[in-house]
Amino acid sequence: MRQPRTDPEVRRQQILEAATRLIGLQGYNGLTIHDLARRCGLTNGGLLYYFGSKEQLLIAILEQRDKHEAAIIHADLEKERTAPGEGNYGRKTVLQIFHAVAARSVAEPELLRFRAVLQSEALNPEHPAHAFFLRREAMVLSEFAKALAGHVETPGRAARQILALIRGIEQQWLLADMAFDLVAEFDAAIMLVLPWAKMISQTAKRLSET
Amino acid sequence: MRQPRTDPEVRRQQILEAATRLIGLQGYNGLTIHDLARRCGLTNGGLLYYFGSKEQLLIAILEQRDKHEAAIIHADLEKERTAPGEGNYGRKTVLQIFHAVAARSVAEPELLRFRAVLQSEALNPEHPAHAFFLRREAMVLSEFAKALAGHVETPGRAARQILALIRGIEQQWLLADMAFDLVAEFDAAIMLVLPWAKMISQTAKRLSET
Amino acid sequence: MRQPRTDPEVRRQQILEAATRLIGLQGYNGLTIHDLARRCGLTNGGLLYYFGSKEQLLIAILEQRDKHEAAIIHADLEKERTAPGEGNYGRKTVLQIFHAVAARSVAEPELLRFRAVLQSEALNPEHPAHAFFLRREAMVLSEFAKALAGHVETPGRAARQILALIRGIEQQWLLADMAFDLVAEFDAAIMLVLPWAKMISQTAKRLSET
Amino acid sequence: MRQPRTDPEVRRQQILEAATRLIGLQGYNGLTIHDLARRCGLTNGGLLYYFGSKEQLLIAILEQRDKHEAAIIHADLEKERTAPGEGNYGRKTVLQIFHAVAARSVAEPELLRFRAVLQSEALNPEHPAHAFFLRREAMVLSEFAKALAGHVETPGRAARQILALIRGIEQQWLLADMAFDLVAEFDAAIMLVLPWAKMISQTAKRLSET
DNA sequence: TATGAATGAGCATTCATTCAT
DNA sequence: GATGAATGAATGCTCATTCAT
Repeated sequence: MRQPRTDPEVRRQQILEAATRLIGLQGYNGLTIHDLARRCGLTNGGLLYYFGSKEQLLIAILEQRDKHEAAIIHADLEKERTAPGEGNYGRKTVLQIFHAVAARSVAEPELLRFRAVLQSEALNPEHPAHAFFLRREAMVLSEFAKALAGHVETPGRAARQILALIRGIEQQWLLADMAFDLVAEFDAAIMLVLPWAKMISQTAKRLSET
Repeated sequence: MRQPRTDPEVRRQQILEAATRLIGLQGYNGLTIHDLARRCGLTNGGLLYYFGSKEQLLIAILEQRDKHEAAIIHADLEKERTAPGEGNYGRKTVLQIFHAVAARSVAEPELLRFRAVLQSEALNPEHPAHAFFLRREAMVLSEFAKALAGHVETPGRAARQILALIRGIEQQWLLADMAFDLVAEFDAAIMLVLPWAKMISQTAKRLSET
Repeated sequence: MRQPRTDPEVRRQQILEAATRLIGLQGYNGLTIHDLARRCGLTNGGLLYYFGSKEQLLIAILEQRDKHEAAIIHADLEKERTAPGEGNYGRKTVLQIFHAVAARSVAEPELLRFRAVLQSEALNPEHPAHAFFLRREAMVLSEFAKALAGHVETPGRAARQILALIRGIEQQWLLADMAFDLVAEFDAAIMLVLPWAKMISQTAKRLSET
Repeated sequence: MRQPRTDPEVRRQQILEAATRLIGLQGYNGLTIHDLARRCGLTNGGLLYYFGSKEQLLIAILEQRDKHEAAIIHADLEKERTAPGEGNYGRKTVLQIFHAVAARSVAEPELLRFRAVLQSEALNPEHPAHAFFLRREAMVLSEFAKALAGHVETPGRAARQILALIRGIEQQWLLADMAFDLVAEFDAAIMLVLPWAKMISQTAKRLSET
């Protein structure tokens, strides 16, 4: 009857992952503690022992993702700098960065779904994740613009366009139940904004065929 | 105390509009019959008299929008046909069609919000609007592709891209609380997909300046 | 299965009375909506339909009692004025006023219990009835002092003493499960504060014996 | 993280005192083990290790107070006997006894609060402290009556009156947030029941002024 | 056409208690 | 001695829905 005492940190992770998946399906408001607890093999109160409240659970998820993703994005950017001092990214690097975003969505569709569903729900200013997504959106746009500097005439607008393409295609992909090749569509789309991408990718293809 | 007996059809419309607005804020699951009824100046039971259930209310909204919008889009397309029999749309016409989509979003931000919020909520296959958005998405993509036929090499992919740009930029616009010029951003974005649009819009500008 | 539709105002009263009785037994915090509802023959939500929340229910009780009792006390005082202009109450009147307080407690022991239990619970500044009892206590002391003016040297202190005797004896009476004659004990006690009361009551007794 | 192993008996005392304070604020039902444990610097289960259950904790408090106070009261009475064999207390002694009761309330307002709050809560026959207060009340009244024997005509009634005055004034004092001089008010009140007290206290004053 | 009383299921949260460690 | 994970029951409250009026 009693739960066989899992390692608390493992259990925490398990809860966070299950919650992420469920929010991706039903949204935060559609998530019920009871349902989540049951799927984690414990009771109502047992789950709340870890997070105190439903809202704190959401915050824990967002914080974890924040850390993870901000780290990844920034690391990618820093790591790929062509030359210190120059302050600009090489064409190939920029391409890889955006490509990586789409690739990650395919690799972890549940995280994509989580973000997509929650972000729309959080359009409501009263939603507990509203502020988070405001901050996040600004950050992403600014990082994108920074990466595009030197490669396009209007980096801010281009950042917007690339983000729109990513999000828009992702949404179609989710609605279509992942029935098309997200990465291929996105790679094709990005060439609209970065025309020189075509040449690079063709070179890459030739190389990989050799 | 009793409601002063409004014309039932007018009242129905009033309810549908209020519901659309509220769903745009809190989603379908976040909407409560009680709240909606109060805002319409009647009671719980009074509102359900008109629609029977919450789900039927949603269906009524969707059906109404279906009729409206399908009509508008199709009419636009048909009306603007350059020549009967040719089966293709002129460049200017195609441009006007897409431009009109963005313009309508700006003119009626509440409808935009309704669609954006509900569509994400409806990613859940159990959501009562899920099937609706599946159908709708397919229809829009196919209409877009039809309009683009003859203007781009891969009309299907281009349709996807344009739709992604529209939805992506709209989403940014809603999150930014409508703080940038949606139509301008979209007009700039469309030129990525339809390069010749640049010339046309420049011509249009020159003409309007004369 | 459905409740046979009682007159709403009657039902409201029924709920208020049942709540008063239960609070007198278990206090406000010990009262559960569920229990109260069951005793009134309806469900959880059905009861809250009338009062919105547990706290509003309490406020409704207090307000009702406020109106009732303030009216009674003030009316008693005004009605018994010996002569307009003089501004003082006669000895017999004063005695009747205090006697009436004790008599009411005996006549309605549930209201007494309600007050006694709730007032102690409300010593906690966070209790929803805390402010009410602060106000009420000040009011009672001031009305008592007003009535005593001209009859004792220090009306303020005498008011405190009489109130203390009332409350103290009431408390003993409740704890002893009403096993002694509250009015007799109180009438005896009041003569401590108002020595001339003895003569008056003896006169009254002689008269009633005739 | 683990508690630095305090002397168990000291810890027990610390818990009892904290519990007394909290019950004085929120009552027994309002007390939560978790809150109490936190304030004592240990956890939920850690606290229950000492007392087994919430109710046993309450019983432990009551027993301790029983021992303490019964001892104090009885000791006072015995100690002050004017002459062995006579069986009566001197006037000054009787006065000192009652005065001491009020003085102790002022010196330890948290104990006063504890008693006041708990006693009202315990009017409920189902309350775990109900029997305790029944016993205690009878004991106090009987001790008071014993002390008053020979000084008043009806010692039982006088005991009731004095107890009522003490409790009533204490209650006012607590509600007024201790904003008046409890001992002064009580000393004044006691002279109502024991008129000769006036002379004695005046003598005492004259003596202390010399 | 509507009102409004009432239901029943469900929700997040609290809490005393248990027990393996 | 004490922690901390977990339970199970309860609590106030919400909400879509029903139905007599």
